[in-house]
Amino acid sequence: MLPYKELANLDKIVHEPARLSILTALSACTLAEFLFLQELTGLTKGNLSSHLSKLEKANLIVIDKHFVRKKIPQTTIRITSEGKAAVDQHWKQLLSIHQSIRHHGANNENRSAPNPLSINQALT
Amino acid sequence: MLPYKELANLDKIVHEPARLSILTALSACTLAEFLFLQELTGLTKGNLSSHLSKLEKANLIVIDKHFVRKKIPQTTIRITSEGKAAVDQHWKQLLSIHQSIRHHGANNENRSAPNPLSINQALT
DNA sequence: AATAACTGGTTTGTGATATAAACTATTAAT
DNA sequence: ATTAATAGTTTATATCACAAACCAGTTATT
Repeated sequence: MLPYKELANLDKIVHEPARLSILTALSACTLAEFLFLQELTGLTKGNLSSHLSKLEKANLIVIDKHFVRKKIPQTTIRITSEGKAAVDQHWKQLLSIHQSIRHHGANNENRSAPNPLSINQALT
Repeated sequence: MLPYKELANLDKIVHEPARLSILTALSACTLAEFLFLQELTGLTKGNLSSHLSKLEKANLIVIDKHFVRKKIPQTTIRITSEGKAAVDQHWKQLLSIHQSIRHHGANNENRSAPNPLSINQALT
């Protein structure tokens, strides 16, 4: 696909900043606690909670709510293999798009611009 | 800033896929026509129009509406220096965050996980 | 000349989204 | 007994992205 179209069509479930942060953090550890994740990302609890729900619904993470010593509630989160694949692929895609545009751009930077229309031609 | 927090706080005006596409495309040319930009990004007219308005309001682009041979309406768009700086910086930021996480992650991948809490410690 | 169809966009409606404030349920401290 | 803290969830709101509908001018068609 053309890089600009690919850019415009990025998966928003993954691309959204809070969720990209969550998924990227989770992809670096086997398990994370809710509060740890909150500290890491700097999100508010409410915000984190709703993003986690969204990610769970998309099968990108698994949420486990349990009690420590049958007393203290604790929510732990794992990334699924699907989630890991999605976030890895997303970063790859971003880098690859950036590369492809950098090359493309370099070819056009020194091109003169006799009129607006010709510039458009140059970049297609 | 910590990379995960930085990730969660990315500037959404720039980060949003359609606008990242538009800004990135504009940063590679001196001037672009509305229809050209539409073809490049694959956005619908309405969608492109409203994203452009938003970018203009944020001073990231300048929109010029005029007529060709006093007849055909034509909208041309330029990125401002502020816009160019913003999109360049955004890409830099993405790459730098990715780098910093890649390094960080590599240090933890082979670490064993005796219990959930210790994992959290490992990654802070 | 009248009308239909096309161009080049803008405005409007709506369903989804991100966010923090308010809330809940349990435990710990005084 | 009351107050405060913990660990989150639910709710309310303001914003957003998106495409369908619209509009004004221009070019074909009859």
